[in-house]
Amino acid sequence: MPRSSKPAAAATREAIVERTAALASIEGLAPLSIGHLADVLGLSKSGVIGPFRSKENLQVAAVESAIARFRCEVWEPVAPEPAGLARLRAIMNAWLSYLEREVFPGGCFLTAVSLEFDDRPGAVRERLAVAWKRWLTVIEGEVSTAQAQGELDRELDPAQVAFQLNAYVMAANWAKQLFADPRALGAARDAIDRLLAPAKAR
Amino acid sequence: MPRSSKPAAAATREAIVERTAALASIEGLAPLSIGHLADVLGLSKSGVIGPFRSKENLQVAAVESAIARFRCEVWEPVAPEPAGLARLRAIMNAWLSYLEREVFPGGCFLTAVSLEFDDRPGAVRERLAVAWKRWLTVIEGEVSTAQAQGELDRELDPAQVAFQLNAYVMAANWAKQLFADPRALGAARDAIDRLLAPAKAR
DNA sequence: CCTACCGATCGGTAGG
DNA sequence: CCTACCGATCGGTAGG
Repeated sequence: MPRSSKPAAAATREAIVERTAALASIEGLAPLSIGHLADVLGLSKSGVIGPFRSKENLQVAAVESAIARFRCEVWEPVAPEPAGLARLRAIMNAWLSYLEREVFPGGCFLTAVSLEFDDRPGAVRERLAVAWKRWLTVIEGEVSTAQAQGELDRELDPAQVAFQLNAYVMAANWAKQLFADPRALGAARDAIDRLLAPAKAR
Repeated sequence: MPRSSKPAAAATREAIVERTAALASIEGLAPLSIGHLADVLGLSKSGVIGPFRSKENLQVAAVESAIARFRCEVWEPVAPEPAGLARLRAIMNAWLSYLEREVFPGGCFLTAVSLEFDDRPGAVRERLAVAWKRWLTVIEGEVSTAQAQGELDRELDPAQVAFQLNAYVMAANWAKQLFADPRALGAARDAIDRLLAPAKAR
């Protein structure tokens, strides 16, 4: 039974969830302990776990928060662009910018956690698999639209293009983190530009 | 002071290190506890940690073992191939085959751990960064040789090609694990084939 | 390589 | 959202 008002409780919950995602991008979600979170948040352990009742619920809430953050940082800025090649290019720029700005301090939380939990059946993995599948489908849809508008070669397979675009961003995130070298984003950008070169008249 | 003979002690050490790498590919290296390892190995905790004296030393030993395994499974079978495009294609086939055969049950241990430890300064991260950098350099060298032999377009940047080839394999590993769908390896294979299409006479 | 043990911390709950 | 507490487990050591 919390003493504070409903809005205050919601703000506390929000703070816990965001700090969890940020810290987990650095240290990993599975080994992150409630006691450690309590320390950095200046709360008691029961203050951290109380609103969620279990560690898994807190983990799922952190994943939900990160998905919302990704949508806000990457999708929403580009949604007004015209569908097709223009929006696809805008998506890729926003995605790389999200990595460059270090929205999560330890690299893309959603990538790190999807690799961390890919062998642990449960809500975290399911939620991530659905979100990632949907995101790949969004990319694929933009490729199809671009093809229909004559902006990309029609012989390309949209799912294949989506796989490759995702691969470039993921590898850039990996190299940036492991080698502490932001130039990895440049390699991804070059690969994306080459793949998304407009269809040439032949 | 171990009671068993030197060879037996070395075999035990080997078993601990290999099981650690295999289990860590599933559960992660950081959250893997000595007690859990002791259970699955049928040893006492002190039997597990004794030969290494600390958890970090055991982690480093597991990484060394996985690097040796990767070399044995991916590099050694293709080393006899002629340098250049032939060996590069053989490398990529062996690399995908290593994923397909599930040499590590939870996907590529070296990829998973490099993402897990990329924000934890220490011996594990340093060892992984060096090994990965060297591997990318090997790929890059094969691309250069292929170019010098007229097998690949000379306008390609070898480091860029290495980045992209690595990205395809890494994304295939990720998708295979997260979506439990081995067809991801096919997408990587298509992307590799397209990138390594021989130079056309023009 | 085992038993027995150390202090610290784990996730979680009771009660306020 | 706190204090106080639960049994279990953590990494690691002493001693054989």
